[in-house]
Amino acid sequence: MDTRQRPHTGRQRNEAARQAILDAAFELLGESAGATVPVDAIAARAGVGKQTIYRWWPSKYAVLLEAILQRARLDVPAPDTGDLAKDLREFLRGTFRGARNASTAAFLRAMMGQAQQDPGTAEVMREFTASRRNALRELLERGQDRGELPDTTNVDLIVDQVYGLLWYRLMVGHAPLGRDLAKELTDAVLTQAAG
Amino acid sequence: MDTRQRPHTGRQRNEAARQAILDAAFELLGESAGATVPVDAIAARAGVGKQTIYRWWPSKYAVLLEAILQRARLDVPAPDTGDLAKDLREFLRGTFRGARNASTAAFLRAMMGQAQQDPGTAEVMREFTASRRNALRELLERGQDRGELPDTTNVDLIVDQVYGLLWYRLMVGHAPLGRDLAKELTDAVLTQAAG
DNA sequence: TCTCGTCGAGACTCAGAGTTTCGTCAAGTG
DNA sequence: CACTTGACGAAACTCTGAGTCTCGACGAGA
Repeated sequence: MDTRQRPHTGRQRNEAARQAILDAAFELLGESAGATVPVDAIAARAGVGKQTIYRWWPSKYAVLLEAILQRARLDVPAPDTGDLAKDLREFLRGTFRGARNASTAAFLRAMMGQAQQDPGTAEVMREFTASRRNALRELLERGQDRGELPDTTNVDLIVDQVYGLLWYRLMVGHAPLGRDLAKELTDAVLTQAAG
Repeated sequence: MDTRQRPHTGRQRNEAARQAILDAAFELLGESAGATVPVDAIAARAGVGKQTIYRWWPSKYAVLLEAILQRARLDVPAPDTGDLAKDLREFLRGTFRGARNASTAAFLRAMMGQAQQDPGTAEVMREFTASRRNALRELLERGQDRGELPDTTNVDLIVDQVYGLLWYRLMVGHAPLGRDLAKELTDAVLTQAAG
């Protein structure tokens, strides 16, 4: 018995509209200077009906998440050269460079801010930050497997210290995410981890 | 010539109402589990008209700030025993204990979230976090003066790593601020600083 | 007793998230 | 080509929450 769904008919999803929505969302959030970005504004900038957004994403923040993930994947590849110090420095350099971009920074701040009062966004941000933590954790664990770090090293603690520093400076804004920070933090973390 | 204002006449401010508003705000925020707390709910819980709130505070977040400051005054004194490791561990223990309190945590998260989209709240949070960073920095610098840490130690980096970890876990909620964390973090930080 | 500023209450405006409706357009099927 | 299906842009709509305005009542000082 054939239990498959009836095959798809009718007009198909407009890929250009999808990309236009993601681009508009990212741009507007970058320009927003911390203010709220209405969904109507995203739709207008993308030249799209609001319903086209809600047809494909469950909430505004799901759109924003996809927009940022699309870029984060390109910005910060996880290096694997076989040398922990080199991998770590390069990973942090890419991470901090991404966070120094004004649009990206404004976007991240808005998302994390919203996550503090909207459970849906909070879930989305847990996923996003988890994917970044995993990238860093795997990098460190590769070094651990090669014997560059003791097995006793608390990798999760280090990972949270690194991303904690990043997010803390991003959200409070008391100190910059300077160009030297990747190197300083790499040295600090390796010193700490070496025990 | 007497340029003084006309002396106050009419009914006077109800101190009981003021305290009831602050109490209600704090309680509801603690019970909110991250959801938004409507001003109407605060007014209702306090048995007060909403206008009575807006007569005395410029915004909802001004109320919340005053509510938490009133309580936070007792928390987390900075110890000074002459032993860096002991001082640091005790300071972090007190800090994390405060952040484990559900009401305090919910409040801090809501404030930091609001700071990402409201410049006034952002300024308030910069001051608040600066005062906490100063307390920790002075503690570390006392250790440095006693020769327990090298002069080359980047104290600001350590301070931001510590508060970064705290706020990151607070806001993302992926890992608890456990009771052992103060000790682990003390050891990690001192290892790193001894460099 | 009169005035003035507070009080609780509740109706109101405004903004933004998400829904519903409508007429139109395009891809697959016969 | 004719038909069906589902995506499309547009816009009206509901709902929620922040902050404002107005009201009659009350109380402290003159």
